[in-house]
Amino acid sequence: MPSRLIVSRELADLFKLLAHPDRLRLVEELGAGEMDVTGLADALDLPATRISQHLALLRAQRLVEERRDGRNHFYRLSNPHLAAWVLDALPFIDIRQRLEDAEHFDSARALWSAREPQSSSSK
Amino acid sequence: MPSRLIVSRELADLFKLLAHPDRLRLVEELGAGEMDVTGLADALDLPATRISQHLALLRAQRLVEERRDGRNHFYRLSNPHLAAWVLDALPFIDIRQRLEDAEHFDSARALWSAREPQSSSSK
DNA sequence: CCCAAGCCTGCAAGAGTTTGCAGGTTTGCA
DNA sequence: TGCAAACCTGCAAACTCTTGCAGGCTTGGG
Repeated sequence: MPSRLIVSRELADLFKLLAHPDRLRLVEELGAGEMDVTGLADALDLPATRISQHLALLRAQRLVEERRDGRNHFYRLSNPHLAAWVLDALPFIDIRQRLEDAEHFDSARALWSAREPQSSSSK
Repeated sequence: MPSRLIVSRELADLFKLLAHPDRLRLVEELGAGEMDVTGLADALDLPATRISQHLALLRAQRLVEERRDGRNHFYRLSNPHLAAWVLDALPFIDIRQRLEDAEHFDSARALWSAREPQSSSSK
C-alpha cells in the first residue's frame, strides 16, 4: 500500500497552496482573527480581486472558512494553529542572506508579528 | 520598512521548495539520518537523476548539506528539526477525503513513519 | 425598482516548474 | 592507463501557476 506516497502528495498540495507570499500573509492576517475581503485587501495593500482569487484556492482545500454577513464575506482559518505552524518555519529559512535588518530568527519573527503603521510606507 | 514582505517571500520560497512529493519524501528520508544518492533513489524508487535534481534545489537553499566520500555523495538535513516540522503539517491536510485507510491523523503519521518492506509493491 | 458596494468566476498571456535525456566530471580499481 | 560506478548539469517539451481584466451575482439602501 503506497500510503506514504498518498500522504506526501497531500502534503505537497498543502505546501503548494502556501507557497505564495500573498497567501502566507493572508494566513498570518487571519491568524489574528476573522476578516472580510476588503479588510484583507487593505491590510495587504493588494487589489480585492487578487485576494478573492487567493481565498478561493485556500477555500478549495478547506484551509479557511467563509461566513457571509450581508454583502461582506468574512474569512477565518479552519484550524487556528496554522498561522503559528507557518511561523515555526522561520528557523529553516536562510534569511540571514537577504534580510540585513534581522540578526536573529527571533527578530525576524518579531518583525513579522509587529503591527506596523499601515500608512506611510508603500509596498 | 517592508520587513514582512521580505519575510513572506522568503517563507514562500521555502514552501515552494517543499511543495513537491518527491522532495518531501527526501526530507522525511533524511530525517532518519544521512544517506547517499543511490540509497535515496532506491528508497524512493525513482531514477537517480531525478533525485540529484531535487537535491540540487534543496542544496541551493541550504536545506541539506553534502558530504563526499569517494564516489558517493552523502546528504543530510541542515536542520534536523525540519522533518518533524513537516509532519506537524498533517493536521492541516484534508486527508480524510482521499486516504480511506487512515481514520485519524495519528494513523496517517504512523503510516508515513512506518518502514514498509521496500520490495513487493511498486510505486 | 434601481444603483452601487462587495465579492466571485472565466479567461488568456506570461512566467515558472518538472522531467527525461544527452553528455560531463570525479573516483576507485585492475 | 582504461573502465565503470556514482553523480552532476544543461536543455527543451510539457505542464502548471499567476494575474489583470471583463463580466456576473447578491445584498442593502434610497
